[in-house]
Amino acid sequence: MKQELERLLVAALKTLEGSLLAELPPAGAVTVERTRDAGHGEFATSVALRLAKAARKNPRELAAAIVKALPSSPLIERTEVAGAGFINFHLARAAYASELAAIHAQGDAYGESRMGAGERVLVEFVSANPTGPLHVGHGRQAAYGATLANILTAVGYAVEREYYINDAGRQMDILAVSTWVRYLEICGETLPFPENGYRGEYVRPLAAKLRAEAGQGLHRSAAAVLEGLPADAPAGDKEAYIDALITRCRELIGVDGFRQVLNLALAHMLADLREDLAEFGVLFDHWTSERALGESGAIDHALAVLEQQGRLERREGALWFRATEFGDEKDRVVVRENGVKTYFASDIAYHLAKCERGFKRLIDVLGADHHGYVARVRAGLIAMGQPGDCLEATLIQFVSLFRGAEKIPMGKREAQFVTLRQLRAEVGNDACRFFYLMRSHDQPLDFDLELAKSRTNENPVYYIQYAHARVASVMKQLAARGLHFDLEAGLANVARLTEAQEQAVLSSLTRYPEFLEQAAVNRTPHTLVHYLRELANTFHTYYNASAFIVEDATLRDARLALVLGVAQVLKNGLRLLGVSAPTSM
RNA sequence: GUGCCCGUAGCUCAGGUGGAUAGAGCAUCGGCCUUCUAAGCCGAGGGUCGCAGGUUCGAGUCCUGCCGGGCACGCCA
Repeated sequence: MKQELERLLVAALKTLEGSLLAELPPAGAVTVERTRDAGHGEFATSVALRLAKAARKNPRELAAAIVKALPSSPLIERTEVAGAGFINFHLARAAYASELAAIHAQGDAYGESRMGAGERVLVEFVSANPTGPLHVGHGRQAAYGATLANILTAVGYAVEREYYINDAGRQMDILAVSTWVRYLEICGETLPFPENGYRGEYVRPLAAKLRAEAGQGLHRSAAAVLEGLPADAPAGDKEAYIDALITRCRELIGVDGFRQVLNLALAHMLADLREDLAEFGVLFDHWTSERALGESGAIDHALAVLEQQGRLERREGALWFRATEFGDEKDRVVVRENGVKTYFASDIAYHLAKCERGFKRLIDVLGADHHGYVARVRAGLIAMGQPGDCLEATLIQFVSLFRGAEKIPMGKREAQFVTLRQLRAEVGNDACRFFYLMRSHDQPLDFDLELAKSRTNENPVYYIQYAHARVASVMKQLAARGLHFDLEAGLANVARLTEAQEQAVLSSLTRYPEFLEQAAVNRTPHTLVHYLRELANTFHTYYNASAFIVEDATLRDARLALVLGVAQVLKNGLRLLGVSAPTSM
């Protein structure tokens, strides 16, 4: 609808070219907007105000000329000049009739578009270290990333979802050694647990699996393990201690033994993450391993590209990337003095690989604390000859949990944090996804468990679902009364929907494609949430104002066609959010 | 200190790439269930859009400076 009006407007402006207008405004500048006030029609444009100066014309006069030049269209009932020079469009009832017919014809596909033109987009999200369970912050990133990917898919992008597994590096070694120490405990040894180890209960089952798999094969005495190790915190340095412990572990059980422990721990953690996310309705097309990336030579490849571009230099024994030449605030080390490649090196290699896999747009969904990293990676991409603007980072602000007014403290490394799994178990997946998506992602989120759980009208989750269920209930009632719904007759009689509430519902319904597109362009799933709430609101108001199942068969069919259209759009929107659309509540 | 995000009703937040009289939920107050689900609807009150300038026909929205809050600034990952 909106696009059609914009097309008409451009046509009108074209006829004025050379007379009133020196030249046509650029393609994207001729826009039509929804009005706020129903008295101003459904759509309005301010082009006349914008073009008045260049045309050296009074805005109202220019607007009048544009209106006069406007081709006629079955969509438009009336066009008027208003205010300082706005052009208001009042839609013909037929415009709504055809849009409602489109909703019924397209069904689950209604609202989809080809805006993205099949462009390949990679959305990387969550990518939490596989060293512990997902917490509530990851949950927000999961809900956001999954929904954004759904929305982009709906508007015609070829989207793939990816989880980057940080399975190389020291954190994994720490997970492995933590597992081994718990394993030794199972074997009957008594030794202190490292301060900097992973102290969570989830490590114990990993150790039990290790015991089942390896038997006593990796069992070494506590004395052998601890002999000559530096002091752990608080007396000593916990970092130095755990590094020494890792080294000792490798000495005692061998590189192969250590790898066995690490691989077992990693495999089980990943299986757990995958299950957790899948239960949450969050699925990935790719799980890309940092370790595999290194083994494939991708990091060396990226460094070779940088070297070839002359962007590397050796300084104080380390290899540096001159990132400042590409907008980063400081140069970055890619290979440390000890010869080990940095995390940054594998990161730019990973992003280069994404580009080389053929993705035109890379969307990284990151925790807000990662914002410093974006300029760095972008600098790397540009230096390696990739378009820097292909990388787009969406930063997700933090989540604070509340139980009513009481804030739940969230220890970071301590075992006391609330996991995503616990949260889902307590409030349910629907409320969880909805609450995560309710607020703008760049706004910190206060997540109230009590509110999310409550089955009262204070809880916004049910409001939308209830509207959907109510429609289903009406159809059940129809059947119970032995009546039948005739869609064709309903669509043929949309003109009979003259009540103010019916007009409001029709108007709200037809906005769905516009909101979907807006949510996609701006990467803002929450605007879709707000739209669905508004649609539900117009529906509930209508429900309270009129009976749908009336004697007059054609009016009844028209009304039912309308409310079934509402149910369809609610269902489509909720599906994108990952929230169910129940038929009874 | 430097960089990023933010500041809108008592509370929690929207505000469509600069448009017409700034909106919603909760909370408060007052109404609506013998009639398709009251997890609903209708109405009322509630605002110096942090402050001060600037850009223009027009600013909550864009620019600058201040005030206040959150986060980040490793040869960690």
